[in-house]
Order: sequence, then structure tokens, then C-alpha cells
Amino acid sequence: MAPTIKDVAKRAGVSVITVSRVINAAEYVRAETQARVLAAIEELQYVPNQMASSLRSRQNDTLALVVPDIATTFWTAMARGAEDEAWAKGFSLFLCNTDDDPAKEERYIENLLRRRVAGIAIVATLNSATLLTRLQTHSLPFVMLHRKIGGIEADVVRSDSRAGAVALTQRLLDKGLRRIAYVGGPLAGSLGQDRLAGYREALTGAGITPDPALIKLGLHTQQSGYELVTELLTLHPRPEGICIGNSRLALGALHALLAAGVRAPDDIAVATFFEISSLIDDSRLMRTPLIVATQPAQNIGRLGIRRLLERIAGGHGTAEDILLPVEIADRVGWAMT
Amino acid sequence: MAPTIKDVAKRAGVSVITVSRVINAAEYVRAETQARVLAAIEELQYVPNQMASSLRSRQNDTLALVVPDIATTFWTAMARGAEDEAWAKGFSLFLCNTDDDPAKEERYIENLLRRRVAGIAIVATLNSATLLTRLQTHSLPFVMLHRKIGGIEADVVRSDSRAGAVALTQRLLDKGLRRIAYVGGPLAGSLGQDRLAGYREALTGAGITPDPALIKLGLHTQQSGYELVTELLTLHPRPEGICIGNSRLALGALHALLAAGVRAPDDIAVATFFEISSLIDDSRLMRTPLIVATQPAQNIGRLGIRRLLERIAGGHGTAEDILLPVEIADRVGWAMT
DNA sequence: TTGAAAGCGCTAACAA
DNA sequence: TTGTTAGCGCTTTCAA
Repeated sequence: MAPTIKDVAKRAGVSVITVSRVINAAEYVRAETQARVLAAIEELQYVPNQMASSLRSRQNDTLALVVPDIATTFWTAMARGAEDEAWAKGFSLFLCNTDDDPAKEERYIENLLRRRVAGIAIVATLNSATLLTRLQTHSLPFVMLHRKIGGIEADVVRSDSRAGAVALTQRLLDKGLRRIAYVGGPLAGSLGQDRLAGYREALTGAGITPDPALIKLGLHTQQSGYELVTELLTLHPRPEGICIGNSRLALGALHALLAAGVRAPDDIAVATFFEISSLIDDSRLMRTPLIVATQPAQNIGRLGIRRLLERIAGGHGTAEDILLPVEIADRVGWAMT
Repeated sequence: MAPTIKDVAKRAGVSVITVSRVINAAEYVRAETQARVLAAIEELQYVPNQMASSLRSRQNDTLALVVPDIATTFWTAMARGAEDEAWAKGFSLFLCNTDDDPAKEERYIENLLRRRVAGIAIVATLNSATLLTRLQTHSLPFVMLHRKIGGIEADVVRSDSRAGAVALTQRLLDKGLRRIAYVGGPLAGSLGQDRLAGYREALTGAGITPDPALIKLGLHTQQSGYELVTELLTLHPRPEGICIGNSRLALGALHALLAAGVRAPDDIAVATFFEISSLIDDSRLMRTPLIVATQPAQNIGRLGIRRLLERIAGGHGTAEDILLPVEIADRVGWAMT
């Protein structure tokens, strides 16, 4: 049986509360007393029981990060940023992996409620709304990362998709291109909406009226990217550039160009959001020159936790929507990050 | 204030222990009583307090995984396997990120001891020995993943480095090559030793006496790989093939070949262990055909947790050293996984 | 099938 | 500066 605070107290000839004070680096302990207690702790190899402490003090230094997949670079970069920040502030981070599966997500949230974690940072799915409401019912502080869910009054930390899409499209415009297409996923979430809006905004700003025939929306899949771009290639005249809203779509798009013998950027220039490197499985694609918008995944995690801790500390006020800028870069081949 | 089991009991008109029985799906509760309790739980939105339960019952369903970096694909693949297995068995997994920094590792272990986690799966560093002894002192079950530390009597789950090195070298031999060099890291850990041993073994098996001049050992860095291969290229005659023990060394090696205008595999064939994709930052390297040994990261995580749970359940017996086979593949360009 | 009492290991609140 | 008492929310043990 592991020694308890009582054993230490007995050994040091003091009361348990004195030991508690030493452990918690509290004041009002004579140096000599403290030394005796520390010696007893050392002799008994005593390790305080965090659960007991937490139960009594109602203080918990555990946070949770809920992401779709801990094996995807975008999410792990975020997790890394979150972990660093939590660690720096003396908190531990529980990592939860939902696979975007509502059932798994729900079981995790339930688990976190039972653990009485101090707060949750979550990459919500569209089905998360009721779960998040549940958190509010239990007054468990949380922030949303990357994805903003409508109807929920809570802090969000995400990249500025609209500005990113504007910048990507602008790069194509700067090359003198005018017929610029857009390939995106479903408009269900704010991400898709913002990116399409950014594309339109850039065109309008350049005095171009967005052409509905050049806007193709499908699923967030490689297959979809392939099909949508293949459709675009049948147009006469063909688009001169394509702005793409998502990594998987981009991979499909590149495959479609390859299959059609269309070269980027000479025939059609490609500008795309890109989050993940793990899907690249074809070295021919890696050499396609692209304009890429990279999202500050690590910073989203870092600032998300920072905001969460502010909430926990009671820094109230209205919910904030924190937008971080995306970085635009020309890539000769893919650069993995 | 969150409702407690007491509140539920009052509302349902039963004793707290009856509520406890319902929560824990225990027997000896009349269906009608159970229904009343469940109704009360629902009405109060009661969520059991896991810390209180755990404190009293001395049962903890939390495991920990300690890895060098949660943002490196090899470790996250392992984490993913570990998480899946833990989740399937009804356990939660605490993910800890040490950066291979002994101070950080120690703080984490201390943290885990305080939390009274049920067990730890750890990718140990060479400095971990005393920490692991500490775990044994506290009878906290643990398994080592990927790296085997000498002098510690504990379960290990890792890939079969020796067999992997044999297979890589054999592939080069099968191409009819005879002058095969080896580039590896320090021999401090078992990994480096096993890989070098495998290389020697394959050569000896083919009737070739390993030539000390062809064996170059340095650090686990890209820089080291560059330097060692550059040295190899000054030999007359030059080696016809190189077996490399580590990803970073491999990247440096490829740079060296590129700089010297040596083409792989025509001039020199390269066979290498490869764990990470995140370091690839040069598209020219990606196109180099290689023979690659891939380690079953996810399975290491999965089986590690499985073994850990067996330990926790009291499946005693002597410590096992579980070796998983590596997969050897020819890669035309890099395939990211 | 249900309940009362005790206590897991710690800290808050107060007293000395 | 130190100690006493009570109790955090739950489960164990025993009794009914």
C-alpha cells in the first residue's frame, strides 16, 4: 500500500495539514519543520494522491483536447501547440481522438465530464452542437478550434479562411489570369462558406463577376476533386487557374490534371489550401508547382489553450472569434511540414 | 454546484448505495427501483465523479503513453494504435510528450504517479533507467515501446531491428552487389547495435567478411549522414550499396549522393530504415528509388497497450521481449505513410 | 434486494 | 506557525 499523507505526518511528528502545507509550498511553515517533513517524504518515497487532492480542493489541472485524428499531421501540429501551452502553464492535456464519429465523440465528452476536467478545447463536428450545449449546461469551459459551429456562443480560435481564399485567388489574379475556377467541399460548415466567399471577394475586387459555371462544389474527398476538375476541363474556354478549398480535393485535382495531360502552372495554375502531408502518395504530384495556403495549426492549438485558460480563470466577457492569418507560399514541389 | 450521488438518492427516494449500484450496473436492484434512479439521474443531469469513485475503489481506468514527440508521424502512428487499443478495452490514454528531455520526462512521470494511472507505456530514453526503476519501486506497471533499455526487467514491444537490417542488406546482396557499406548512429542503444549486427549477419551469411572501412558510425543526424556518406564516396573502389540505420541519416546520405552527382540506385543502391516523413523537405530527394524498411508503429502501440493491460490484470510471469517484423519495400519515390 | 456506517487521501475553515 | 475538525463524492463492508 502506498504511503499516505498520514504516514508522512506520523514519521515527521507533525499533523497532516502541515505536510499538506509543505507539499503545496504554502507559507507559514518553519524551515526546520519543512526539512523534517521533506525528509519523511523522501524516506517513505511518498507521492501525493492527486485524485484525493483534486476531490477535496475542487481544483483540477487537467485539460482535454478533442481532435478528429491524432495521426494526421494537421491535428498533431495543433495538439503539439496545445500541449506546449498547457505544459507551460502547469496543466496536463488529455488527448481525445474522435475520428469525427459522433458516438465516439459523445463517449469522450461523457468521460471528460466524469473526470471533471477543467476545460476542453475541441475541433467540433457539425453534430457537436448538442454536445457543446451539454458542456454549457454543466458550466464546463470550452473553446472551439479550427471549426466554428453556428448557434453556439463560445470562443473560437481558427485560421482566417476568407482572407486565405482572397490571398490565394489574388495570387492567381496577379499572374494576369482572369478565368479562375473554384473547387470546394460542402457549404455546411463555416470553413467552406468562408473560402468560397473569399474567392468571390477577390474576383469582385478585381472587377470580375464570378462565373457560376466555374464554381464546383462537391465532397471533401480526393474522388470529388478529380471529378470536379475533370468537369472544369471540358469547358471552352478552359479556366486558366483553379483555387481549391481543401487538401484532399487538391490531390484529386492534381490527379485529374495529370490524367488529362494538363500541366500546372503553365496550362492551368493551381492555388490551394493544404493541411495534410500524409495523403501524398504519388511522387509525380509532389513536383507540381503550386500556390499553397498553410494554416497555423500549432498556433491554433497554442492560442486555443491560452484562451481556454483565461476562461477557466474567470476572464469572462463575450465569446471571441480569434482569426489567425494563413501563410501563402509558392511551392516548387511539395514541402512537407 | 454539480449534483452528487446524494442528490440523486434523495430525489429517487433511495439510499446512495442503491444509486451507486445502478451507475455501476451492479446486480440486486429491482427493475422498478432502477427505473426510478435512472429517472432521477436524467432529471438532475447527474454525472458521476470519477475522481471520487477512483479514490474510494482504488480502480483507475487511465493509462499513459510517453513518447518523444506527438508531432512526429512515427510516434503518432504508435499513439494511434495505442489509443485504439486502450479505447477498445475501456481505458483512456494520457499522452505525454517528452522531447527526449530527461527533465520533462521526469516531471511527466511524477505527474503520472500522482495521478495514480493504472499503467504506463513508454518510449524510454537512455536516461530513463532510474525513472523506470522508480516505477518499479511504486509497483506501477509499465511496458517499454520501440526502445529496449538494458538492465531493466520489463516487457518490451518493438520491431525486429536485427531481422530488418538482415533483410535490407539481403536485398542489396540479391541485386548482386558485394561491396555494401553501413551507415549508422551511435551504438549506445540496442537499436543501433541490432541493426549493425543484422548487417554483419547478412554479409557473413553471403560469405562476405564485413569490411571495417565500409562501416561508418556517427550521430542520428542528417549532418552525420551527409558526412559519413561523403567519406564513403572517397573510397576506391566505391561501395556499390549502402545500408542505412535511420531516417535522418538517410536524408543526409541522399543529400551527399546528390551533391556528388552519384545516382541511386544505378551508381549506388540505398537500403534504409525509415520512420518519419516530416523531415522530407526536398522534392529532388523524394524521387530517389530506395529500399525501405518500415516499422509497424501502429502495431507496436496496439500490442504495447495490450501487454500493459495483461500486466495490470495481474498476468505475471517473466518480462517478455516482443519483436514485430519490419516490412521491406522498394520505393520508386517516397511514399508517405 | 436494500441500507447504515465507515473511510479512501486529501484540504478548507477555523481555532489555538 | 501549527493543529483539529469536518467533509469532498464515492464505494466497501457489513447488517437487515
